[in-house]
Amino acid sequence: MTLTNNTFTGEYAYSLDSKGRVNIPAKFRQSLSDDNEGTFVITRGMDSCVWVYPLIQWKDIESNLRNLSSLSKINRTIVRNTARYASPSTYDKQGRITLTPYLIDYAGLDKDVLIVGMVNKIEIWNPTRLDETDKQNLEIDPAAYDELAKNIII
Amino acid sequence: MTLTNNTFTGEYAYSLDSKGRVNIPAKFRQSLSDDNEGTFVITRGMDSCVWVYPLIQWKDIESNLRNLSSLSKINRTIVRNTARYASPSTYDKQGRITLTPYLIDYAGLDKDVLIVGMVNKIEIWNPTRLDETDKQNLEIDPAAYDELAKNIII
DNA sequence: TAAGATTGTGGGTAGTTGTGGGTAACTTCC
DNA sequence: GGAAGTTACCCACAACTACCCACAATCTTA
Repeated sequence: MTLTNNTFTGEYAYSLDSKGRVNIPAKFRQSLSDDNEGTFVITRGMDSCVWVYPLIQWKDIESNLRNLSSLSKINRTIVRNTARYASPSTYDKQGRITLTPYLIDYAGLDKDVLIVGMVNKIEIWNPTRLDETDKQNLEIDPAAYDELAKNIII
Repeated sequence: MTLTNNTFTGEYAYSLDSKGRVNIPAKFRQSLSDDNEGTFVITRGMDSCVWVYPLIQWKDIESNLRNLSSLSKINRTIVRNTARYASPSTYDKQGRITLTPYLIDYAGLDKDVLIVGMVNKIEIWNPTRLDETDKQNLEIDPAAYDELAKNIII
């Protein structure tokens, strides 16, 4: 059973092989709608991890970027920082995508990786780093939680 | 797998040879639609880099520029700076374009260059200069950045 | 519980890609 | 008109990538 199309939840422990390939959990692949053409766009996450978007999700971002005029410096910076680390990757017959060496380095990925469903995207973590990040986040100001709580029902 | 036609993302470390040639990443060439006739227009970027447009994208820009009235000084400056340094370049059998000595000098290009996908165009950088530019951009007013980011859901 | 299907992981290979250099055609300048 | 410099086109090779196959572990189903 899969949830809504292009929605990802759950956590999986997989491994990154010597060629920089990681498996996309079968459940995630199944929930991908056909118009994604079996393709994800991988990019740099805001935390120390890799973000993986279904193709159509990325196309939205892309069309937003396309409308930003390069006459403005801020626009150039945003476009550059977003597009620079992004690259499309179609999964192979075994269901794996290939990560770029830069992203592997950025996220500090080793053999063991953790794949986390983030609803509209997927995160790939070095398990150790995710632990550390979790610990730091415990210190988040409770007021910030309260602020957010106004906008979202959990 | 390539994204939409004439869309460029990702970052590539290539080298500029003694004849002023740089490779256009294979992925970028593949995403070029046929009506570009394998041709790019290279020109001076607004940052310290070279801008490379697919031919048809450049034609759009050209027509935009055509509509700017020369009564305004800013318009004249923009048109002049954009048109002045632009020259078309068809890639050779190996997929390389030739940069003009002026542009190589302007962007401070050396042997190692960084090619950055900017969605609708390509940037060619001296890696050191891009680093410096990145650092400067950290000082951009965060409020302005956030304002822009609101419109792009990432 | 057993057989079959699916899933995750590893590795081999053929084709593609990036890079250097050679040569002929063309341009420029005396 | 001819020499010098420049440009465009071609070939060669090493490195890399995409694609394929194999197999073990897990899950499904009868």
